[in-house]
Amino acid sequence: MKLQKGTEPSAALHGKWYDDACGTAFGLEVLGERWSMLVVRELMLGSRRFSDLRASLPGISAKVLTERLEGLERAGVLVRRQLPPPGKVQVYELTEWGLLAEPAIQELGRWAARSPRHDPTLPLSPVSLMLSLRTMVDREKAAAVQMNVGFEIGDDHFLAEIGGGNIEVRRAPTTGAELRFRAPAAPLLAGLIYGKVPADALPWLEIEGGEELRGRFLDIFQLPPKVGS
Amino acid sequence: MKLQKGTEPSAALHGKWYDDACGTAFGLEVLGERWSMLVVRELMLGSRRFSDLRASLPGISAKVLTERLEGLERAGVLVRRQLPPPGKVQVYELTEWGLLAEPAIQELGRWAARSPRHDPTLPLSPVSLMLSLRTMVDREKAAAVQMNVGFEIGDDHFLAEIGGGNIEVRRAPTTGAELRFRAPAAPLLAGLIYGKVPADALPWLEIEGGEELRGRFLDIFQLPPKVGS
DNA sequence: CAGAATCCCATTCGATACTG
DNA sequence: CAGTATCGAATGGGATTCTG
Repeated sequence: MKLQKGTEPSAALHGKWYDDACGTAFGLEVLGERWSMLVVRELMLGSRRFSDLRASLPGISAKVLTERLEGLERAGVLVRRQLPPPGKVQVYELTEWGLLAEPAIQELGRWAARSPRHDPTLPLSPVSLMLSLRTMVDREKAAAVQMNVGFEIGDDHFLAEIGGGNIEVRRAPTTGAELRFRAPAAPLLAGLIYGKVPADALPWLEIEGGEELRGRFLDIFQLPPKVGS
Repeated sequence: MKLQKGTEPSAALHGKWYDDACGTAFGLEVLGERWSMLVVRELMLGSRRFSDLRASLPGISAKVLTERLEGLERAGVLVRRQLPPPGKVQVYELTEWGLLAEPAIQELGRWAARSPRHDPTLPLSPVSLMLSLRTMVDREKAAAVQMNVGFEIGDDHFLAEIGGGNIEVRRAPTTGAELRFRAPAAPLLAGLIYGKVPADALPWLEIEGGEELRGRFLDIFQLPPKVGS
């Protein structure tokens, strides 16, 4: 550990990228480095291990992930926690403030999805898809719906509770859900929900629950309209 | 102009930073490079020239600004326009889609402003301050207010129309405003509005309009509560 | 598996100088 | 004014290796 100044990665506490009182500029100091916002996205539905994050972020290297986690911890967005024994593994978890970033992340996604250039067929992480439900739900239509829906995507299990025009999603066993989807990977499900690919064209997808229920569920989601041009 | 591959700035149409169908990831491909989102912020209240942008973004270099403008144009966020003679200067202007980014930029700012580490005393551009009015307005309180407020910050003139719980801001002469603020720079006004610095402690600030009117105006803005920790 | 430490090249940045 | 051109310095990030 040398003591030269300037040795530290600016990722550290950058704080001096922009010299600007604007909240957006400060937000960018915290979440504006490459990958940072996507790391936060992956933590949005609960704590994750280093290797979980790596697996969900195709292309990120161990070095960069380490640096981003350090930066985000220093900024107060997440904390590193040692799970109690047995297990005793280390996980990363959003702070209260970190959790509050969801609307900002959502708005950016909603805006970007309106571009004709957005390619929804790329790979997609399970968390990404689950969060998108909250972004893309049509709250008017959802107001008339009340149901619990389970999702088993690979080894990740989520429960979505729809009611009162709102939708909550959390990691939980899918037992007790009236409708349950099981798929090996998220893009498959995305095809069903957003691509409106018929279920029988997706052989690797298992669905438990009535046809009518499924229809009512699928009906409340839609991508935002593409902008002109 | 050599024809080597890889010579092009990845800023170009990067499109391959993240390989991720998530809308947020695509949003980051477009606005996630350093400075990009702040350039868009500066254009949010109308077209600006190259030198205007440089002046509003302390620290950006001509090179980087050129690169960002190219990237944003290619992505469809802004267009370059030749103003009709006389004048015949070149300006940059958001597209319909670019204009729609306001909520995303706002949400990031609103979130960041909740950090105890946010320093609101740094420099601030006029546009930044004007946009913050839309972000920080308390719509409940504003519902009872109906007025036009003018701002003259250096050479930038804005008119804010408050009514129906909403606030619109645009570049316009301040004639006809019931209340008018004039200041050499934005931070001064920010101190008055958000810092609740008393007006008589700000000698470089001119205010035209009744004391009571001014009080009702200032009352509808406040920074979001800081988060615990 | 969860990182820390090294190595090293490609990219990016900012400053300065230059141009139509 | 609106950029280009160039250059040295800083940074970024992939690959690899090492450790507990």
